[in-house]
Amino acid sequence: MNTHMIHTPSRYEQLLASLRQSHYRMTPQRMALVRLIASSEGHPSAAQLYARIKRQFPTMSMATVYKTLDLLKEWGQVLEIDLRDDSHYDGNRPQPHPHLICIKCNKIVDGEADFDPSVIRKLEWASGYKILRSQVSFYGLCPDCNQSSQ
Amino acid sequence: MNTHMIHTPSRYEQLLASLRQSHYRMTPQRMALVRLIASSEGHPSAAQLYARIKRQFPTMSMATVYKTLDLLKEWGQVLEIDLRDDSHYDGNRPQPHPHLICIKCNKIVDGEADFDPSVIRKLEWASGYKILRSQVSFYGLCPDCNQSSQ
DNA sequence: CTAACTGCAAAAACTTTGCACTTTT
DNA sequence: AAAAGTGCAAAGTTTTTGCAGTTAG
Repeated sequence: MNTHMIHTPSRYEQLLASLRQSHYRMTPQRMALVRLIASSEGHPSAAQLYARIKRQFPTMSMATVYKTLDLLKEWGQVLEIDLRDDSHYDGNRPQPHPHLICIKCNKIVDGEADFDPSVIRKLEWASGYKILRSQVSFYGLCPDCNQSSQ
Repeated sequence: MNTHMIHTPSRYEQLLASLRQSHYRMTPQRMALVRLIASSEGHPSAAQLYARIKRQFPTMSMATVYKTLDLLKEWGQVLEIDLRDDSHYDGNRPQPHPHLICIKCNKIVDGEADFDPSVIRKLEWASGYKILRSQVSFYGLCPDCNQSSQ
């Protein structure tokens, strides 16, 4: 690639770079998880990620899935959508943004608007907290479940 | 009280009224929990509520605490602050508002600003979801822990 | 009197942890 | 070679559920 070209790194490359810069070792399992979560349209759960990776790496374990997700969360590259006992993960948009979660069928979609960063700065100022991570979740009924409940 | 006076109901009275209107039965255990969560300055956990109520009602059980909190959540009178395996509850401000949570010492404080209701309406419009409940949490370091980590 | 509620005890299940082995750097 | 990572298996916990007995309305 010549130096005149601007290369916009894919989300996959961004995530790999983040791990490398943090001096984590690049194992095949990690790369597989990173590739998967970077390309996932939806919001996979740990179990779903595990199931898909296991096809390529039959020895893959849930422990490794959780440990890798922890790393990525730590570095702000993955948002956890905490569903109490079945968390899902968003590896596409690490910036804080809302999620809408159906309390009936558990469908999760991204909220359109990004969260105004000035809100976070104001909260930090007012509270004295140093904010590192956020979770903005709205629980309700998705269009399908809302309709069928009426 | 004469009819010329305007009585602003206490939070305790509000919560009782909400249960009554929903035709729930007023048991001593419920009233104790409601009194406690209405007067709590902080954001008690289920276990903390249980421990304090048990003084008055030695037979009080965690099951009843959880069941009563579920009712109040259901009716939008209590916000749950989901800490994975140790949820805390806010019974003072049922309107959606942010919470700041220290990842080191678990201290929880209320965010100053109430959440702009128009944001919720916009999200509903854009997504088609019917939003019933919200959880807006910011994780980070409280002033004390932030200082001691430097 | 009946429907609702309490609370004990057991279940449920995700996530975390310890540790020996393997792999990356 | 050393430090870091993997993965099995076991543990750790909160929260949920079933049900028999009790109570509010």
